[in-house]
Amino acid sequence: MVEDRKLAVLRAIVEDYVSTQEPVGSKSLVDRHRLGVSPATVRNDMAALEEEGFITQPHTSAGRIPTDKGYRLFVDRLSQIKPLTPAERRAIATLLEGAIDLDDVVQRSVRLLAQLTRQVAIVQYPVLSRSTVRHVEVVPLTTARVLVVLILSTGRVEQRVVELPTPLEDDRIADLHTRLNRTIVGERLADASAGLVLLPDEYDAEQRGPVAVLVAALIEAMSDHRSDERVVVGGTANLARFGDGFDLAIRPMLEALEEHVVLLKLLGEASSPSKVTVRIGHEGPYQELASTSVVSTGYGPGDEALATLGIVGPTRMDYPGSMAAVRAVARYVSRILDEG
Amino acid sequence: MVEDRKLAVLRAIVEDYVSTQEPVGSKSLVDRHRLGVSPATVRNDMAALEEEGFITQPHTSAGRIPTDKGYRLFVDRLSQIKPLTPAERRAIATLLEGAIDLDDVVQRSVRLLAQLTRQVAIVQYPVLSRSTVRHVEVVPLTTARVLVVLILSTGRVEQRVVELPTPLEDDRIADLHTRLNRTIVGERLADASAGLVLLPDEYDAEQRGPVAVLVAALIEAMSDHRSDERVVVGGTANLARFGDGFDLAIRPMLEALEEHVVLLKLLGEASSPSKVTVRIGHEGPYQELASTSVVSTGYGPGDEALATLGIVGPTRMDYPGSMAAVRAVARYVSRILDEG
DNA sequence: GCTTGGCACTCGGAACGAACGAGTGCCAGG
DNA sequence: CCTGGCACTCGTTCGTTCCGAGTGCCAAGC
Repeated sequence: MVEDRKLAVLRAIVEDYVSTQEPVGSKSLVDRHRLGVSPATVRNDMAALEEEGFITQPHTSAGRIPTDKGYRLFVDRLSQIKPLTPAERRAIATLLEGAIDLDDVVQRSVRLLAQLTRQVAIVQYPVLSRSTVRHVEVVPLTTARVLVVLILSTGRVEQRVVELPTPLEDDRIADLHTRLNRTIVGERLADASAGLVLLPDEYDAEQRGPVAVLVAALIEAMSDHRSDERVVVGGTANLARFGDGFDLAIRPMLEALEEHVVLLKLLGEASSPSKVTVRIGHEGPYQELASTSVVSTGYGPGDEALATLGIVGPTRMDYPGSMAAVRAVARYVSRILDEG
Repeated sequence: MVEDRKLAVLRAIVEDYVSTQEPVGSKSLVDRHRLGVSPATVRNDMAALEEEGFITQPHTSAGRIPTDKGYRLFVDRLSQIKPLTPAERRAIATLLEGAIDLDDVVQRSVRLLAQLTRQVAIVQYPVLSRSTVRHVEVVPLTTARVLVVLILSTGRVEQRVVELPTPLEDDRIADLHTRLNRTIVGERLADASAGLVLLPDEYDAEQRGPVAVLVAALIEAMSDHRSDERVVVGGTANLARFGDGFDLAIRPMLEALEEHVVLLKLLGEASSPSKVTVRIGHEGPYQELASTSVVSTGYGPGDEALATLGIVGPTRMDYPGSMAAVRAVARYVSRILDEG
């Protein structure tokens, strides 16, 4: 009973602080929320909450603000993911369905997320190594030069021009083409290489050279983790909205946004699209970003988490709203990838 | 004689203000520069310079700061482009030569520029419509589905999967392939379409349908101006370095950096790589960015300006240094594109 | 045993004013 | 035309005061 009210007080504090950005006192709390008790009672509860480490005072005789631990409790037990308005849902659907290719999907998602949450949004490109091969094409350009094109399940296309040590005849290429496709279509990239390396052995000595070169190029293209690290950032202008203390954190934030590796670490492991991960303040991997939180989730076709997207903002953010937006966008993107 | 000294004073003011970020007074001026005259004399010159609108006082009894007009004079007549150190040249050369493809070149350039100038760097992707066609490839995927690959002089590769209304036989495709290449290889994209539209007419009625579809896809790919607007931004963290008044300008800056269209307008028309353009404060197209300057230049293979790159920073920037960096990077990038 | 009104206390922030000093403009003499 | 001198301006800094939001605690009440 009493315990319940204490939690209600914590919830009220978080909500008020997030919306006003100012330490909240006992009086204004009872004014704004129908707690049914007097300020004095609330004060007692606040003292207890402070004792337990959920809230803190910036200085004596100021209101209370939530600690990271307080936010954690709020996110885990006190809040429900705020459903989006139908208008928002429609906006997401129409915007994302208008996308014309993978790049465009990613681009639009990032904008969308930034707009919905008014925070900085981050979207990672689908991870190469987890996607599967849809098709391989081998195109002779000249006698000693072929173009290898790799089409992946996510719609990504990788191509390489390969210089052959000795020419391959056209019918050999056609043969190679079918064998390649037989070997790796449908395979995950991570697994496909294993089958490929054996392929040159199926050819006689004369042709083994060029085939090996070609296979090597293909393996190289598949293991090109450079593009695995691609992330797109949007809504940086939202950083400027934080007039007060947070602008001290703006610099490390901007620095982080330049380093894709850092961002990927921030986003963390891709989780299932329906489970939204929240990392609050010091829980994250970077000291400098102790006053920022990350709300993220995985996405990908068929509920398989190929990559991660999310938002980054001050610990004092609207968690229920952000979580809703992140989850909704992730679901829609996943659906789009399903269809494409 | 006197006129010369006045200019020397202006130069000194600009240099000091840029390095200290504080209004500069007559006393400190004579201390730091060997002007050979007394503070009182300098004061007279300063009064004259203020009269002419080159400098101004933030308030009575503060030092002077340059106006946009003052910077303009400085850039046009009082400064020489500061040569880079050999170490810097080497750094540029080795970094850019390590690039593996067009994306990488652009990526690295932007980093380089940001690092050298400690400002926000912007690099536009080579404009599609001005580059030429290097090769076209047509690859049958299934009987009614072909992949069209377009390789451009800048190293960019565009591909489209086309669904044909009726199948094309393999020898027809081979024929189409040679005709396509004969028609447009070496042409500028902007001119290539003209020849292409006539191509379907060379075929008999039966095959005209699929050929027309394919040609249409090709033309669409060539006129895909979406990617013309691609720009890459780097060094945003440098924005955080401006502690004082400039942080009022940080918000419009961040907003501008999100809008590629705005950035392209900021960069302006691509000029020859050897001619660096400087746009100071209010000279630019955006009211909100009245306290920022842009230093930019064109780049591209063979001194043909395919796109623009440059830096954006506060009007109080190190112009000679920035101009040197921008010019040097543009030249190296141009050279790389020449070779690739 | 919880809740409540009352009350003394704390302390950050705003408001005010004085002292300071960098920098100026002007003038008379070299 | 340059220079030293001098009175003047005005933004900045620093100390002081004052105010009020907010607290903790206590004794009384339900």
